[in-house]
Amino acid sequence: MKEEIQKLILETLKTLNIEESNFSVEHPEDFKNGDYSTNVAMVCAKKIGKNPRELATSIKELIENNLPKEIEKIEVAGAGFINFYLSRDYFTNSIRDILENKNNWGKSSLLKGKKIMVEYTDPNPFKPFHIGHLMTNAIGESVSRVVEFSGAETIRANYQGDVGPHVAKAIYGIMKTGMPDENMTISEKAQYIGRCYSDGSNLYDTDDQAKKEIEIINKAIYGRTDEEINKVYDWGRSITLDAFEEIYKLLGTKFNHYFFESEMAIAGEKVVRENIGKVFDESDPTREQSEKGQTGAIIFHGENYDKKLHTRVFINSQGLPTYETKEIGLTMAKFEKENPDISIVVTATEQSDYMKVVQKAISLIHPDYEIRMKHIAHGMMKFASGKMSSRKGNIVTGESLLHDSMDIVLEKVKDRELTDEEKNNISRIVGVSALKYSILKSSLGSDIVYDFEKSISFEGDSGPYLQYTAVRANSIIIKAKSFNTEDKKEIPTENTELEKLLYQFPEVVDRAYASLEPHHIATYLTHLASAFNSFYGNTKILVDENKCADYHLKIVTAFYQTMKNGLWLLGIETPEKM
RNA sequence: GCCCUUGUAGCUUAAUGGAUAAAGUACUGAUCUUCGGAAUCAGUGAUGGGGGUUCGAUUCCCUCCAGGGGCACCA
Repeated sequence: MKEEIQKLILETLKTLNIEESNFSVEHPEDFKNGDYSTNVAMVCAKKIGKNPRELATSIKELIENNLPKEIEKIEVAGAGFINFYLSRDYFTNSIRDILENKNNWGKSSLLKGKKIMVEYTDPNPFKPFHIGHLMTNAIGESVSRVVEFSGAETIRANYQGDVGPHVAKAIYGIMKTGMPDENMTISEKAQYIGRCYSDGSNLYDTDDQAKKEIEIINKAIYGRTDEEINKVYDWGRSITLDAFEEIYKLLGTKFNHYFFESEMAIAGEKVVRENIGKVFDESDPTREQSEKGQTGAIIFHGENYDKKLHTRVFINSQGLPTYETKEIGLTMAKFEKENPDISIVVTATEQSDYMKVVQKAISLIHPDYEIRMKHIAHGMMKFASGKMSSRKGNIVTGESLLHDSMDIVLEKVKDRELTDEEKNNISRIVGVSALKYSILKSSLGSDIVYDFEKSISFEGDSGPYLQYTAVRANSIIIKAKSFNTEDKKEIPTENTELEKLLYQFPEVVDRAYASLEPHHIATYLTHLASAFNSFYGNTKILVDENKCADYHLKIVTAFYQTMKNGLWLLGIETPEKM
């Protein structure tokens, strides 16, 4: 429709001898200004020395006669906008479209034939699944779904640090306090390992003896030289990874690829060493390093290519690869394994500058990768009140936050007439939704403030509000099965706000992809839910007096379908009841 | 010091250079014996300061102020 209007205007400009294509056709924010609006008159007015409103009026008169049948009327308004109003038939047809397309409503073929890899979550074995991982997961999953909905083959990847000092600290802690009770759940065992990590980490900073032992353990892990350590390592790695899987299951994520830091170092180091003198440089050792017999580090001078970049170390003076080098190994592995058209990485903003430097270095080695690597950075979740403890009094982790949210829902439904299984299912679906929505409703980049006192929102601008609205619509649909609409098939003459929003869904999905910002979908769905609730409050659908019951029911069904598809894009399930 | 990023109602957030800056929450007051009140309707209330570009700036540019992050051998 938008293209048709643009074409129409371009033709009209031609007859007026105006050369200009830099105008826009958009949906006005307020529906009283039409369904589409163009600023063409304001853009061109100065060029031809005319008043914008006068020009708008002449353009209007010229196109009025060959309007497509979907447009009912056009008007000149404001400073010189030309507003287009869609016809009744257009809305009736768009509702029919939605009902025909069902779960495919909103999908596009924009990325057909493309392969897109999204790396996100990236928790570290032996450490807790913390709040940052929850955020990255919610955003990454939603981005993956938007990409998938836009027609791309989507590959979900997770990169996990299974070697390094943090592992040695955890193992030191475990060996000191002993193995946990066999009967503990996986999650409890993982939490125990998290506490051991914390203990080991504290001792590393305060106790020289512990520090030495941890360094020995660290070497033993890399070389797999100590059988006892290997045993603890294999056990702990497997327990924490299993615990992560339980969380992914709750959150609704299924990864296609798991990359591990332990596997990336060798490939990365090879690439770095091959490019010394070309991309990387060897720095002069400091006097202290020389005295220890060490050479200089292998570094990359980012600022030589872009003054906004900086220098980073890829191989340290002890000859060990750093995280940067592993990132190169990881990127190579991604392109060699799957060769994606676009490789997206989701992390917190603190990695932004680091990522730019590493991606520049990779681009110098593989120029064809440069435009295919994208980094999405999000802010941190902060706490409004200083308290950083969960409901059970422990340190807040992503996992505890998730369970707290689910517990709140369980309390809300505890007196309902539902089976325990239903209650548990609802608490999971709604609890996850509350948390995910509070992450996904804001644009990326800025920090999210989470008010622990008020807890997560369940009303108004929230995930549960959207789900509740969908459930209400679903109740009507269920009730309608035993309601005869045979003699109630009139089509209303008025166009509802709900209909005006519904047909825009595919455009919202496109915008979310173009900007890689899932919050556009969240904002749209809240707007849509609010329009539905108004409609619901003003319209009694399944009553004998309503001669439009049949069509109203179609609107409700179309709304339900759109909400369901939209929530799916946010990684949120739509419950049957709640 | 340099680089990145963020400043919008009391609070949490929207707004592809466009029309009266949009919601939620809180507060005030209404609706409702309903197809599910986790709802609806009405009211109060905001673009950090100062310049500039533009017919038009929350949006782009400059500057100042304030927060957050990052700047060599951690990940």
